[in-house]
Amino acid sequence: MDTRTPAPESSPWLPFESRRRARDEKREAVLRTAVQLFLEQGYHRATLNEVADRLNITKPALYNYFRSKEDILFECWVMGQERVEDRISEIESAHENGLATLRMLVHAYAATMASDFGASLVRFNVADLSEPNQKITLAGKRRIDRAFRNAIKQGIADHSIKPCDVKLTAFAILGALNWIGHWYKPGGELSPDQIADDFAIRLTADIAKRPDKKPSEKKATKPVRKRSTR
Amino acid sequence: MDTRTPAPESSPWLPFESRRRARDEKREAVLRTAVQLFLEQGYHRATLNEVADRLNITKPALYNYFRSKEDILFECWVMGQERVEDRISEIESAHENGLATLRMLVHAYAATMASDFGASLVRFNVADLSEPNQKITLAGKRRIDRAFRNAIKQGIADHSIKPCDVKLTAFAILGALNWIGHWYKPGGELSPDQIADDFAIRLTADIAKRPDKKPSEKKATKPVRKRSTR
DNA sequence: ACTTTTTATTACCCTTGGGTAATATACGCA
DNA sequence: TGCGTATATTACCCAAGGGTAATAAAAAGT
Repeated sequence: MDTRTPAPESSPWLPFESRRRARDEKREAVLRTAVQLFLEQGYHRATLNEVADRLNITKPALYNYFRSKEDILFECWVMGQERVEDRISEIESAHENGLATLRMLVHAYAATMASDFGASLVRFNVADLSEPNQKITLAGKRRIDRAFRNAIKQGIADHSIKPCDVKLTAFAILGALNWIGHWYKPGGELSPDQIADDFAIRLTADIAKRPDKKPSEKKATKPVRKRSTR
Repeated sequence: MDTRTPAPESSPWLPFESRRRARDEKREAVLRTAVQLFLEQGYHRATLNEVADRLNITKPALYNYFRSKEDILFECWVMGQERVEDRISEIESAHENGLATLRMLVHAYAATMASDFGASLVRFNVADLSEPNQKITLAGKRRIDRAFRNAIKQGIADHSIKPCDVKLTAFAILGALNWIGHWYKPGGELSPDQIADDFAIRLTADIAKRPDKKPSEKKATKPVRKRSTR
């Protein structure tokens, strides 16, 4: 006999929802721990036992949430990819001119690279993924690449960006950005947002039609925030 | 039973070929094969059995030249590092002004990144090396970094380069360069030397005191060769 | 309270692949 | 032609670690 008042909030599928949420939270906790360990030690040197240890559980418990170690790796990558793609969508739907769009992309991507899941986009080895997952990651990388190239192309078309080789320009910019995932360590002199601000100008200075002021020499003046990251 | 793939022409163990070669040549042949395999499949997925197979020998034979798999990985890294440092020494001893030095550094480093041993500098995971070898690689990376930063500093001092944040500028340039090691595949539209030519200008355009012409838009006109790589 | 479902644990399996011991073969040299 | 050395092979060891089966504990449902 159910003695609870059947208030709208306590409808039969609400407990189910909250339980699902708890499960998702645990899933994400696993990913957060795993991505850190993978970044610290590399995917292969990191063991599932150690992931489990850090979560105060045991290895087989992980298999309630993931099918395999590779699955965990892939999901880490997905987390980073989703963040980036969400921001890209936002930025593109703002319909600014090419240069402004490019700078927002640089800013967003730079900030993401300074996070664990963001770094996982470039620090992990595609060869460690299953064949189908490799395809997915490759498609994702292409979408990011295309976003940058489109912004550059559009900028050339709308005359906010000087004519340039789109492909190489995108490579150069993305390279500088991806590298952040390798050198950034929390607690340095610059916050992710400061780095993002700087790079948004720095990496577009040479192709901008009306050259902006370059980032100040010694971060003396705070660069203009184009947009908050979150 | 014999699943050996046909040996590459470069293998000193080619059947019926003279096996009497200098020890160092064989050592290097191992490294060339290993670095390729490591780049293709990743260090951990690549097995010493497969390295040996490609050389038409068996795994234990490798231990005549190297103490361990990790040793091979490290020596691959050393090969790339030596090339870069040799070029840096040459360039620095030319005593040009800061901007010219920086451009030569960019050119040399870009070209190296488009080679197997060069790519190994950025594609391999430091965590896969022994503690002492990690120290060595770290020191090497620092020397490269310092070379770039010194060139920038000098350029600011001799007024060939605009005042800028030296550290972030170096990070941005090195990032774009390191990324080459990830996207460059032989047989593309651009040769390593063409890429190097382009990047030497592209990555320094925004900080050069007297801005050069940027690389042409569509590689329609062949970029001016600043200097041959070898 | 009793049952069912979810989540965790203990104990184990088993493949993979780096590394080694014993041994054979080729080579350089008298 | 035989000896010493360098180099290679065959056969094997074994630790590491991903993954699973059996089962216990906890939570949810009734």
